[in-house]
Amino acid sequence: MAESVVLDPVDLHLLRLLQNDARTTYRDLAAQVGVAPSTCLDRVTRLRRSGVILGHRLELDPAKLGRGLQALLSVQVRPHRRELVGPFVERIRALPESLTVFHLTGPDDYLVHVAVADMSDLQRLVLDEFTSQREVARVETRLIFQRWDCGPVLPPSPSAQSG
Amino acid sequence: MAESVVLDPVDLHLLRLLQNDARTTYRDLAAQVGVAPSTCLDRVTRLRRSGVILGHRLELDPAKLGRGLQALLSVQVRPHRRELVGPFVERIRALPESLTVFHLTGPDDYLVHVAVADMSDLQRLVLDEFTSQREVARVETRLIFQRWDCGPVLPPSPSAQSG
DNA sequence: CGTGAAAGAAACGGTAA
DNA sequence: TTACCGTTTCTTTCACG
Repeated sequence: MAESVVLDPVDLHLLRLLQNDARTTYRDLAAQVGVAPSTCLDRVTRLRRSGVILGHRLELDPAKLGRGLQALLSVQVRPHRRELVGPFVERIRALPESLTVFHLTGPDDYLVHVAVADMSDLQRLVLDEFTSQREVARVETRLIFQRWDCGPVLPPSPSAQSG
Repeated sequence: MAESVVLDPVDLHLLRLLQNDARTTYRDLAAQVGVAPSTCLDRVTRLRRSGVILGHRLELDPAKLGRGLQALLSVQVRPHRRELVGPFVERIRALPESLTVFHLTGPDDYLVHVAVADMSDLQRLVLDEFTSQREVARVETRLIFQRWDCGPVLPPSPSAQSG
């Protein structure tokens, strides 16, 4: 598990453009960044191999897929031991309703971001997949009014990159 | 803002494959789904135009970009009025540290997922961008041990799709 | 929905700074 | 070592059956 990677202005420019639309062609990238298309290919390939780029993912609209309601579930797993939390996380990750799972500090051990069809679907999910389980001590449900994805993750400062 | 879209097994298969790797070629998609490449193009184009596919995004590793620490900030904004929360959300979204912002039901109005360089960077962020603001009544910080992205968002059931 | 052809992009070598 | 150029290979895209 490596540390930060040194990124020059060309890399940053490419990452910024690709975060907006990962299907941008190397030809178009080259025109906007001011280098040759093959250079873009070289840079992007390097960024993928170095792990900066984890993958190209499709962003879907859960509402269009019949999941118009999203919620966050705060879950306490007790006792909080590896033998219990390992299978718990794997089971939750495998649910089609789960979008993201966080393991957190603080009294609530896990936060699960879910997308469901409606209220009754959410109720079913909470009752059948969470509170019915022996290791789940408490579940707190919060509905999501709205969600905003933020801009590209840019490096903290134009200086000081530790290799 | 439309409701769900009717998706047949071919659409679902394509979405499942593309969620794993959005760069899969139509030729490879065709081979795995069992239709012609041009049919895959037709289907994917339709899915993009109907809004099921919101975009092709790059998944980056924040740790490799010098942001090895992630946290969730629960924020109370008081008074919770449009004149205050609108600018608040826009300001938070514009921070380079912000990954996602949720507007929630419950006592904590907003949940902000952030990625920072280290503890002192997190402290600076909380103090300078959150608690120093007049409209921010309370901030609760929880660190993220680990984060899991879950599988594709699949439609709820093989029946009952309302168009 | 499939076929086939044309336009276009990606990938790979070589080459020069 | 890194960027650029030109060619080959593959993909995308479109018109048509």
